[in-house]
Amino acid sequence: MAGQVRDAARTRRALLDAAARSVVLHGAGVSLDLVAREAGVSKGGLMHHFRSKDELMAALADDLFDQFARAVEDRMDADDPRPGRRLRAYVRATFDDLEKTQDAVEQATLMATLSAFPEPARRVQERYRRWNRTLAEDGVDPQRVLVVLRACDGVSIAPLFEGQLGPEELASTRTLLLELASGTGPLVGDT
Amino acid sequence: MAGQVRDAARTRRALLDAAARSVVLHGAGVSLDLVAREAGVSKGGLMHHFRSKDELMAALADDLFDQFARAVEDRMDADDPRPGRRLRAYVRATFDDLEKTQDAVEQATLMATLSAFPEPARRVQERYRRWNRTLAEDGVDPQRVLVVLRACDGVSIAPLFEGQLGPEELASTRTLLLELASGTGPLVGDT
DNA sequence: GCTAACAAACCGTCTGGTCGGTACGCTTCC
DNA sequence: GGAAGCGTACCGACCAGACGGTTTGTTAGC
Repeated sequence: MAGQVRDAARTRRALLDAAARSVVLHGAGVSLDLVAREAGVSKGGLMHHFRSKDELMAALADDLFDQFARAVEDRMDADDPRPGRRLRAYVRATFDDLEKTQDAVEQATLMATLSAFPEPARRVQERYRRWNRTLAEDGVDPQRVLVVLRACDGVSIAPLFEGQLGPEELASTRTLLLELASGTGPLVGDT
Repeated sequence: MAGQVRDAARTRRALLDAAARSVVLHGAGVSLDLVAREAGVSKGGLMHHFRSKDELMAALADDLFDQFARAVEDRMDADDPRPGRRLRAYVRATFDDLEKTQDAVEQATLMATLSAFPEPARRVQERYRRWNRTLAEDGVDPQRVLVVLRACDGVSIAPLFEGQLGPEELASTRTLLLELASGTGPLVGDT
């Protein structure tokens, strides 16, 4: 039922969750002690799982990316014959994430704060580049891909810079981006 | 020539510049001592100009925004009769900024890191919202405005997440966004 | 000479990281 | 099946250093 008293995997998960919450609340200034307490673990326990603060943050970054990658994969529509399926899945994942979270500011703050640490920043960059490469081979005009990706980036961090976005704004931008991600030719633009 | 030995304005400028450089290098963990040394001033001197770290960071945020606002104003084309002049100026300012800086990652890192401090984050949000309101009254279809703005946001922080963007990628996205910012009707999208 | 602009030493607090120790849980062997 | 043995998970006290901020002192400029 409640599981064992000792459960490394569970503890690790609790630590990562606690770290995420604490970072959101206290920015880069989070203390390991706080994270440990928040997870119901002693600081020694934390240090057992993550040998340094940098390592904890890196693990947190990896964790977030894994979740997002899975979200994209889940949103791939196998019945959709048109090219750009992965790009559209990416758009959906981005927006679903924002709509789901009560406070989208959290995610944005997290990513931004993590980027303030050397090792996590490196990993985020590496992962991001991989995404770009994958999405470029999706059969859509590269220019389109880039604009859509940039807009997704923008939508993701916008909460950080200007607070939570309105639902109607989110919805309208989402539709528009999905349309942009559906055409294959170059974008000429005008009405 | 070199000015006086004591020059408050000049010292303040030096401190802000040093703060910017140091924050980029050391993230939120910058020490006041380091910033002071980097500016060729003692810590006491720094504290004379900024009463706390938070205040220093807030001033830095304000400074960055002032610069950007001026850049946008400078790029307003008075001869352009079409609506959306300010939005296009915004796009130009965004891209010029990125192309000018040898290392665009700096700007992005700066903004992100600053957002990790409470007071600076507040100011950034306030300023950003003002921009949004101003740009919404520019005669362009609101949906267009939003996508363009989000894409600009994305282009700005992209360096943080995936490293410096290629010049041809920047150029092509720039053109595309300017086109998007030139139409007035709703965006239908397909080719 | 008086005030603003700095310098330099100082202090209490906090933080990341270490370390010796403890107790749980699984395996092994009888 | 249970006692022994053992590795891993975890605890909690501790430390050295750093950091933000204060205070006191000094000098330049009007």
